[in-house]
Amino acid sequence: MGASKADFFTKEQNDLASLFKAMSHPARIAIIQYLLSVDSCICGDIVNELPLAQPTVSQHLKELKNAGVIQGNIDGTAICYCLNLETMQKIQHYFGEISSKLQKKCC
Amino acid sequence: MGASKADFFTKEQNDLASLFKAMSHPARIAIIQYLLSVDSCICGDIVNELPLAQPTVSQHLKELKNAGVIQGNIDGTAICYCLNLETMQKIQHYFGEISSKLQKKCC
DNA sequence: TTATTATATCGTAATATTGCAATATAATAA
DNA sequence: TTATTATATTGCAATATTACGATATAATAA
Repeated sequence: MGASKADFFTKEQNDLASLFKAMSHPARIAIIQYLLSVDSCICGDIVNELPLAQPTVSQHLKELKNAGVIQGNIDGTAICYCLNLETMQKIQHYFGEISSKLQKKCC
Repeated sequence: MGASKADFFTKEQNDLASLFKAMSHPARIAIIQYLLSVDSCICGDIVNELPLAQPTVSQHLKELKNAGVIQGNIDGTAICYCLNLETMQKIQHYFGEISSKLQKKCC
């Protein structure tokens, strides 16, 4: 046996888990924070910002993009990555709902 | 080589990644949603709510507790688990900050 | 055309996660 | 005391993730 019983859970549960999994690695958090720190979205130097090899960074960027955390647009020879505002707002809203429901309870 | 280069990232980056990792499995999302759906926090029947064996559920609960997503209090022979409001609010705030910074940018 | 530059993909070794049977622990009941 | 009930821990097989060298792709420059 081992990993993955995804079929027994709802699509919503699997989708949320995938979204959090995309952000469950410090390198990917670092990418998110870096994209937030630069003024524009033209960011061809993410590789130089991280203590990881170029293929590893490329792989992390792909995971963030697949999960909808970032968006990537081709810009000549470089790729222009930026955070996906809609996804960030969706997560904020999800935890806002949880927080307000929780406040009406015992703990 | 393989997994884990945690030493090269900041404590904040590692802590955030751990928090999201705790929520990166559909079974753990299902636990969060179930804890939210019951009125009180006396929940000795989480095992019956999930399509997983008791040791597996116990392991998932431990991970959620270690990450601060849930709190567990001993209640006689049962354990009383409930969501950690402070953690939920912290996540909401983090993505609120990201969203408002993003809105001042190009994309 | 041949560099050069930037990013992606492949292949694979190291490591981590997942799930559960078996077993242990702890509290209460009989 | 011996059940019974509820939860935790151990050990291990199956699977997934991580990291990167090697290589591929694609755009521009010389």
